[in-house]
Amino acid sequence: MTTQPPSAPAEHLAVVHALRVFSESAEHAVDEAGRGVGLHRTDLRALALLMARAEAGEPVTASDLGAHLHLTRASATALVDRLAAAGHVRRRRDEGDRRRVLVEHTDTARRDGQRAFEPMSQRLSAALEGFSAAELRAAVRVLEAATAALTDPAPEDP
Amino acid sequence: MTTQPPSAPAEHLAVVHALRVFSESAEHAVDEAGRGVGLHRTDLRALALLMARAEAGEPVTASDLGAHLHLTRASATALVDRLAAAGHVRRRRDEGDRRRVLVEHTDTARRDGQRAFEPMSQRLSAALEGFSAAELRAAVRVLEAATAALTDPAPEDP
DNA sequence: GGGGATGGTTCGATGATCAAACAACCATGG
DNA sequence: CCATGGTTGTTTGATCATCGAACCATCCCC
Repeated sequence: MTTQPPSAPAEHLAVVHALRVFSESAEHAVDEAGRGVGLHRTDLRALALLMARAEAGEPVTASDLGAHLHLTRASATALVDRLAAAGHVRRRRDEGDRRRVLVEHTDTARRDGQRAFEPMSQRLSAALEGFSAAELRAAVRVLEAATAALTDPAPEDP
Repeated sequence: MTTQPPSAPAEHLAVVHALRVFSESAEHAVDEAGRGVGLHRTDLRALALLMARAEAGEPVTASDLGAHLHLTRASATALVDRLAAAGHVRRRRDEGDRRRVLVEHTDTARRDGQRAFEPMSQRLSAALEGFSAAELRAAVRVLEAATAALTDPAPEDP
């Protein structure tokens, strides 16, 4: 078969496989959920970030959005454009720094976002019913480790 | 339907959150990996499916591919077109049913696919080093449950 | 103040996807 | 043996998200 590194136990492979399969199904589920409210993956992720940040009281700028979604600033502008055109978002100039554009979601965004995400969250939550707290904690820790392993191994050092 | 308590336990929310964060980072990581060999997410997923099916001895038709990737047949044609143009894939007409087009991957596809996926798998595998077998098993079971919860929720028969 | 840096926008191009029309092909019934 | 209907794949025309580069506007610092 393939030349494997010294340590890649079958259990690791099982986890990696499960992660990949889940990732694909999640991607599709988000697409599907977005279709229901006429939004794409990118738009939904943008709304999710906006609402999360608003929850925390943190404002979000256009390129802030772009950075989180791995888009160029031009694409971020386009994204904000179409979210604004759809009435999901409002632009507001930062008073302190008038170059910056703060993006804030409207309440229709909150409604559509929840309508898209809630069924998913509920079905997920229901699927977790049978697991013990220890198992869930283990899953979270594994997921966090996996996420860390995937996220940018080459961060820009300031 | 199980009668759900109105609010899911905090541990469920933690898992759901971890799943969503992982999903996003995975999406980005695949994009990034594909960029290295000039392939998109869709292309990579197509190659993965082709190789998996070939491993199992199962042939893959064009619309078979499209169905699995949730594309229209037109998009499937375009996908095969560009994979063929890149030398990753070959078309072959089915002898028995000459309407069908069988798609088979070349060895450059196998090479590029592995080159794209292997670093990810290795980093993931490395990140799993510290976990016990029980934890990994729990993670797999949770992931499988989550995947099942997301994949087609409406298998309704007419 | 000037000169750079930073945040956004515009413009043109690329490319993935879709919907609809079309062509080739199989299966079945007269 | 031909007619009809259903399946598979391709073409065509349009839409739309993303990108790179050039371009403003504004801030910050010397």
